[in-house]
Amino acid sequence: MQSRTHHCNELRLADAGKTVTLCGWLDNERKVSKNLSFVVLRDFYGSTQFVFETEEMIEKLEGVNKESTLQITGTVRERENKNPQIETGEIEVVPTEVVVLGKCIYNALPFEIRQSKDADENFRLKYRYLDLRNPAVKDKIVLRSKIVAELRQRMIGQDFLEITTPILTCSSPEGARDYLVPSRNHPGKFYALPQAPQQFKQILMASGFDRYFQIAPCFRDEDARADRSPGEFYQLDMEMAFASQEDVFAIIEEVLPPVFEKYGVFKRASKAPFIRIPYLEALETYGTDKPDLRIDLVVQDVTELFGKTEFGPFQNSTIKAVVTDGYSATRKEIDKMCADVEVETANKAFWFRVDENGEFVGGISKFLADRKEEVIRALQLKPGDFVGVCAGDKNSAVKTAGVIRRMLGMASAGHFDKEQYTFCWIVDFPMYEIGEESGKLEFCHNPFSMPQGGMQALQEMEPLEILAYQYDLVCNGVELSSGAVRNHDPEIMVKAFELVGLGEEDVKAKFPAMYNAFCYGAPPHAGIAPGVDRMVMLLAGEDSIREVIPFPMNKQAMDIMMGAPAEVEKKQLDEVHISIKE
RNA sequence: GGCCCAGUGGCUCAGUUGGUUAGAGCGCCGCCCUGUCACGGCGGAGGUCACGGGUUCGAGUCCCGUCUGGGUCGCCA
Repeated sequence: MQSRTHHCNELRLADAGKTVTLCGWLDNERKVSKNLSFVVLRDFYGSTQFVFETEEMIEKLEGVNKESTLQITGTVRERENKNPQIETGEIEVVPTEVVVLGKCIYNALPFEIRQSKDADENFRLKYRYLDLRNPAVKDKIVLRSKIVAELRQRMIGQDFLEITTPILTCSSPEGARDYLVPSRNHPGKFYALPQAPQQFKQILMASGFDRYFQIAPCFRDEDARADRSPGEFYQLDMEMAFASQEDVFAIIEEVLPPVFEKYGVFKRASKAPFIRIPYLEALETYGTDKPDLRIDLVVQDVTELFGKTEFGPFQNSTIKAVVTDGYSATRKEIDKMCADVEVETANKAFWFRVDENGEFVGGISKFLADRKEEVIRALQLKPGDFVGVCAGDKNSAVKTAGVIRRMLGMASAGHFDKEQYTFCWIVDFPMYEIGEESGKLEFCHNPFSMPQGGMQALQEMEPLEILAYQYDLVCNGVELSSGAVRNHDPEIMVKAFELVGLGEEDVKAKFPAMYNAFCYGAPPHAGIAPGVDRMVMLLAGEDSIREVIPFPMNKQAMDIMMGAPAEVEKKQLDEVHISIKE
């Protein structure tokens, strides 16, 4: 094959007269007559039109299916009818020679390349290589590459070293289900794929590395969601020695906003410092620990006031209200909103409205009629206001209110400033909680975090009151990351474990390498690991994480293009000492 | 595992309170067309309406079950 002289988005008017050779996929052929046909060749960069002007040349494409790869040599000339829609629209190429490089042997594709995003997702995943030929699909992967490259460059610019950590490691006792890999040389023993490089990066700190980062693959055998890929995903994993919470915040506030403004669909991002919201305040004010701050509505507690009414669902419940104006929904739209809330939270949403005369109308208004003035005072209501209400046990009421806040905010005029990236830090997570199943004291997030107040807090405070140096990074209602100042002190670590009924032996058993490393003098350190896939998704303006992953798996964690997971030969199983249960 | 939604030519969809031979657009095949660019015109092929059972004179449509897919809850230190 002869080399191409140009790619398909390169030729301009100035190239007229040149003899060129282009390669690409046969995108489309428009036959206008026996001796006039327009042929579009498409490659990674764009597309170029060829005009076939003789029967003899047109015959060369006889029987050549769309999507075959071609090499066409010809002469560039100015077009009679220019097309301003495409970058090569001022010129066309008159071919002298056509070579078929790779035949597409099918004359019908599973879907139209240009409309692949509309096709059934199974087809898209099975024929991902065709799906990726669609410029609109491909561009998301290009975007991902650019974002990752820039994140890497900016981290290096902050003196971070990129260091790879093992993919074959040990199962970790906490957290998600592991992916296991049987060992050939050690019958009955297993490697595990890392859920995160957590322990390795902390050991790097104990080894004396000062600033570590990695675009790290992470593996968790948990079920998928629209924003959560099953199996594997990537994190911008980082850790800093002799660092506090503020040091980590400063790096992230420096690194992320410029990348978001440069590559995001919205060109505006929060400036440093990001707003910090204590965990409990976030639940109280926004009904969630990942608030979308583009919405300016807040949740109010009305347990005391509404609890005195006759309305059944309010009895012995926590009751929350969200007030908005500018929500001019019809009855049907309100019902739809309430139904959507119920689908998402498994809890009912109620409502009432204040009409232009200041009277309560609709929904649960009749239950509030006898204490109208009190309600108006408490919620500072004015004519035209709409109030969404929910009730339940504390967790459920808070969570439902959060969903109501989001839905009302998005639908209310003037309360949703959409086209921006609003970051916030959720800080001061509790160190411990009472486990729902066990009823006992458990670690709230992870046992690696440093309790605020250190040893003294563990010894003297009520465990449920102890806060951790544990934080989340949230953007537009999406949790991008958790992070923490780590517990680097073996004595505090043992004490922290004692509170949940475990001892030194348990710490050593669960995290032997890290614990031992910390016994040889460890630096205080802190870190974070924002999810790369989620960031790209936010920047690309996509609702499905599969749009920003080159070869995504489906919800059942299957790669239907490759056929994974798949059975293996008996010999392979024997080698790793595995037998399959019938 | 629970709940919600969907499944109709190769693809995307429409299909009325259950009623004649299940339609459209795109794609494919054939013919026509000298400036198209989502080219256009005419013609054609292509469907056990996901599967199984039920109600009914009659089911794409209603009911039950199964399967497949998506969303969500559980789960995700």
